[in-house]
Amino acid sequence: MSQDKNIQFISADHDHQSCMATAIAKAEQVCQLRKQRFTKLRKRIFELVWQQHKPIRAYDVLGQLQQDGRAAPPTVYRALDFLLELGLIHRIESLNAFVGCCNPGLRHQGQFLICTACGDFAELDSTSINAAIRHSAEHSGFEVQQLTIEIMGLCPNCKAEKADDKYKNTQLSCY
Amino acid sequence: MSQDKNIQFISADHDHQSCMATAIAKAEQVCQLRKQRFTKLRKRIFELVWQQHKPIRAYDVLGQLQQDGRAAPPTVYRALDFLLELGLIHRIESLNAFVGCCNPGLRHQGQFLICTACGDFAELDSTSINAAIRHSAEHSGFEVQQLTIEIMGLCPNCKAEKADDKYKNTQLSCY
DNA sequence: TTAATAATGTTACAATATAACACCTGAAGC
DNA sequence: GCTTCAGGTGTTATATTGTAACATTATTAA
Repeated sequence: MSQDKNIQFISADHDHQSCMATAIAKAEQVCQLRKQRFTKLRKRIFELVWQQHKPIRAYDVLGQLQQDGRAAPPTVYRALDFLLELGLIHRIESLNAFVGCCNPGLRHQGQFLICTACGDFAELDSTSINAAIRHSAEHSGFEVQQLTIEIMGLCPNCKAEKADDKYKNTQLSCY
Repeated sequence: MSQDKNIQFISADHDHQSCMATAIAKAEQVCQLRKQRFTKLRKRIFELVWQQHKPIRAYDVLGQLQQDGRAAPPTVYRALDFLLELGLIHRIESLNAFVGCCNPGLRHQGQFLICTACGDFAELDSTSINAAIRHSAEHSGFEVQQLTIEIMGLCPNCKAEKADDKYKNTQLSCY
């Protein structure tokens, strides 16, 4: 059975502070388990990636980081690589951007739903999608190593708003 | 039923000249149909993308183009954008590279199998993958606009070779 | 404490992509 | 044919994204 029920877009009453605190706690656990150091810098960059619940680009992370003091690109990229390696964040290839992983610890490659209107995203880990892909690929003798699945579109909120806009436009066109 | 049977990796007896000629003919048809001009430049860049049956990066296209004479990045990117727009080529996000589309004309977004060993690729258009994704996404109220599905791994040929290598290594380790 | 290793700082640069404006060309109407 | 004009291309400069290489600092383990 697929885990689609876990899909979560951000909502008005979302407590992002506690959401992020949970993420940091999980990240610390993962690092301990893998005998890796969750240094002050790595933690800071992890926070910056999580901060907005939207994909963030490396140079935006850098910009934020520079508010604390001097910093250069390699500092950011190295930390991002570290976090990627441990599965604590994911990279969105089609945006050259990064998002916090909601389910670190498990080795996995999620699927991403990204709203083109508000930038909010959700991570899936749908077994039915994974199965369909693996079946198709392996059916032709292809050995899957890595999957990139990025789904752009409108999140439920923005979809509703678009419907509203449409209605508004209809009204306007009556003048 | 899925179209997985269409998967095709390049094989030794593949006649790429005729394969490319077919692609050009199809591209010309598509342009006519859409009332767009398949100019000399666009055709040349289309050929360069098709030439290798592997993903090619914009600056490699540029390099090739410069063998014909002076050229600058916008020239290449504009042609690539045009070809993307018409669905004559696809962009591989995880490689910042481009591949020729084997089935232009149909509006579609394929799935790509890309060999990490030899660079060869194949395009799928699996209805089962598409269905699984649309189902998962729309089940949560998400309106899908665009899909990016990139599957990295070993093509059948390289998978076989890897098995050979393994065997060789086993032999070597006996010395 | 000391040596070894891992992490970070710093400079320079490579690779990818676009903005802005000038110029040319080919299609459509006269 | 000629003219006009939109679309296509050339050109320069620059923005954005990502790394190589080496110096320095911090942490771990002996």
